[in-house]
Amino acid sequence: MPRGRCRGQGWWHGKFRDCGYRLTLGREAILDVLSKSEGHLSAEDIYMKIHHRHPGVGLTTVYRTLDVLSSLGMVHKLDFGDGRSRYEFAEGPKGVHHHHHLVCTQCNKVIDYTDFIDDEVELLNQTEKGLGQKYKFKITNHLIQFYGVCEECGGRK
Amino acid sequence: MPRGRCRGQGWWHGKFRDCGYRLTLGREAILDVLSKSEGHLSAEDIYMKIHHRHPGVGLTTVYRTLDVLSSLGMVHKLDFGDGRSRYEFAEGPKGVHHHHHLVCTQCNKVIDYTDFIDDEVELLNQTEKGLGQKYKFKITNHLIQFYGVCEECGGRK
DNA sequence: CCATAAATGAAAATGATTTTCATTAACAAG
DNA sequence: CTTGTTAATGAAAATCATTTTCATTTATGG
Repeated sequence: MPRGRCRGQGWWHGKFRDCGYRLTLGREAILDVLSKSEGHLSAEDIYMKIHHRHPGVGLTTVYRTLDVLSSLGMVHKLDFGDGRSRYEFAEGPKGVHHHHHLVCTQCNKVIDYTDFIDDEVELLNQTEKGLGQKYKFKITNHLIQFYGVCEECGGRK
Repeated sequence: MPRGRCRGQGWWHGKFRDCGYRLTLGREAILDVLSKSEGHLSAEDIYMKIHHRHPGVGLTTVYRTLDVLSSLGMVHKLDFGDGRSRYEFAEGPKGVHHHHHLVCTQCNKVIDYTDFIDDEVELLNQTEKGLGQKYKFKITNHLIQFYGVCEECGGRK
């Protein structure tokens, strides 16, 4: 099925080159892991997942690449309070798979939820527009997280 | 004007003792700075502000106290992406002064906004309730931030 | 005033992220 | 396909915010 406009060894190629970046093996591997993983990976998680196939790619490169991806808006950098940054692939253009996070403050478990997302996104868009105008910001992104205590952690009262 | 139910050297006393914590000079000083400051202070900011009057209070204590306050819900720990945590006094019970943040991803400037807050808070409350039930979370807090490029940073195109 | 456990400071440890710098590799041009 | 330019890289060292250790101090109940 060679259908679809983003096939082959990465539709990233274009995006990268347009911004003056080179597409290297390491970067491709990182992008690959990110796009296929569910979770919220730390730099080291990514490093480990890649290390099998690409022992040559170092942790430093992972960090550097995540920085680039982050600044390109292809990846979201998240903080769930466990002392390390987590990275998540920024999904397709139309908010496909758009979700937010529910974080347990005791065990740091994170649940991705999509419930009520439509209302949230609508409000967000409005707010975004309003804030953008009022404060002359070019808004590119938002973050919503809920914090609480999950069932297990709450159990042991 | 000795009016109001939270006067004197801190209505914190009660909250602390109820949880088995002792109210010390250092803690009081930290709470004092936090409750009077506008901004989003880092641990070191707080340490410096206190150091004038209380040279005895060390940075370690600041960190430890912020941890306690955070777990008591009296302070919110925030991450604006500049590599250090920021702390903000959690205002009164009824959402007084409730606000969210608009963060410039280039210069890390943070704007507190209260626009649209009512709608946001209402949606948030509903979502909170819904999520809490569905995922069996006891939700205690939420975080909303918008990211973008501020006027100055965007100016130099 | 005393006893006890919490709180503290100073210094050392930790650990994620960044920087340095010499080397390698991507890619445009010929 | 070869080559030159310059971005990208790895390894090791450096940073730097935060945490831990441990001996000492202090708040608070009795």
